[in-house]
Amino acid sequence: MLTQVATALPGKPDIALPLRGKATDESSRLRALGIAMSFGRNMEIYAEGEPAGNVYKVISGVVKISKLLPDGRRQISAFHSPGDMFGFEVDDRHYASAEAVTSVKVIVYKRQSLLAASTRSADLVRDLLNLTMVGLRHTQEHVLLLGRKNALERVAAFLLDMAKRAKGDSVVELAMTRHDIADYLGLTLETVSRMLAELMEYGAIRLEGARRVHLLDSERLAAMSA
Amino acid sequence: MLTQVATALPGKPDIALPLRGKATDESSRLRALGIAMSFGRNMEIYAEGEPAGNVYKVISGVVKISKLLPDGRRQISAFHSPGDMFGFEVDDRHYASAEAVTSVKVIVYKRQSLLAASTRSADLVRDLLNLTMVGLRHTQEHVLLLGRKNALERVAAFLLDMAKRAKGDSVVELAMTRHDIADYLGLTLETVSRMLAELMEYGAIRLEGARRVHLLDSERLAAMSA
DNA sequence: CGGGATATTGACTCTTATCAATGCCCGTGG
DNA sequence: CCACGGGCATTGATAAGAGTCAATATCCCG
Repeated sequence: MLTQVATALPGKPDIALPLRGKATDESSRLRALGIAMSFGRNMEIYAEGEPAGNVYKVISGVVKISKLLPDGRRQISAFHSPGDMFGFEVDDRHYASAEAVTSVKVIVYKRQSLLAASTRSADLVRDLLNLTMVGLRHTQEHVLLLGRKNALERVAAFLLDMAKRAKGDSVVELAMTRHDIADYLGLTLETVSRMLAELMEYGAIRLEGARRVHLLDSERLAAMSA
Repeated sequence: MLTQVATALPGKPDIALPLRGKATDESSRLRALGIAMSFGRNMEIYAEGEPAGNVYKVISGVVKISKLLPDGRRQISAFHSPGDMFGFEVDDRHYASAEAVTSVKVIVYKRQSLLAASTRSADLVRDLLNLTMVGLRHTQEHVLLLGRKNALERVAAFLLDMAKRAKGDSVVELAMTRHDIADYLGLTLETVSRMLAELMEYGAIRLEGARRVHLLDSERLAAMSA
């Protein structure tokens, strides 16, 4: 269904690149239906509560969607990889913020263009519906993880999920910090670190530097993840 | 948007009532576009993994959507009140199970009818999209609660949410047991009970029997919920 | 190659879970 | 109408899991 959206709304081929950061976000060039944009590591793509004028599709890199409590506690609800779309909202405000985990390329669509196009193309609406339902299912899976799984299970499930995105490759490059992982899994970074150590002791994984994880025994990992 | 769905797909007026429980679920009468059905307290409306042939709209009562881990841990992802729809899935299997918390009346739609109708009516697809996005937002709010809020905050937030559904009435009737609340909030029933006791001590609520809660100080409750 | 950010590890604390006993409410049947 | 019984809820004592605080260690990134 991502294909459909991309087909219905082909991004203009990478003109105006490289654009960096938020300032260019409101560029008049965005009047075009879809336009390529880049964001550096840790750059904000949009902020919580901001008018939701744009919808994004990841071309390369990883994006995190997060929400803050007043006292600074943070929950990351999703990491988005190439092919994923994000930023599409029920109303006209962004419910959460989006930041680049690595340097990121996206295609930006005008929300209005999407909405307008959707009155003409039933297929497009169906694509958006499908997209949203896939997001809903992923989020529900996350609810189960956060509500009922212990720290070890969460980390094991996270690694398997990351491996699945990497087309099942058993060597996973983690784009994000332990802190981000913790905020995604509802843990602290220390606990994430300890659980990784524990998974190593079990022989389920091997770390090669902090960011590269070999899944030695996916079977076992899967058994541990629930 | 629920109105739209109801308009596009008017349930046949309560024929074949009262029907009880799962056995009648597959009744040939369901060939009609929308049909009324009733379920008794604790009855299963559909099970996890079951073919997702139907979509439901709550007319009266409360429905819980839950998922089990292999060892029996349970997470309730949502409680549905009158007006809510549930059971619409990305693929053709139910991702979670649905059970009647109280006795429940629903209108049942054939998934195929919806899908077929949606190829004809762009409005209908848009309604389903909106519906799904509202569900997604609620679930994301829940992710924040489960990932980052403590027990007291969770219970306070839960009570406020229940009050909001009851059109903001400050007296809330809890349809569900402490156990269900706990499985929704990612806690144990004992902790839910203790947090309610604590909220009473703070003068934020008053319990009148276990199931009726007076919100004495919604301000305070809101401040506590984050 | 050096230094700041990131990660690991350890000691201890605190929140929530667990296990257990008791109490309460509500519906049912006498 | 009252008494009984069973689910449901409360409360207490203790344990366990994850958080917090703090001290290194390691890894990249320039």
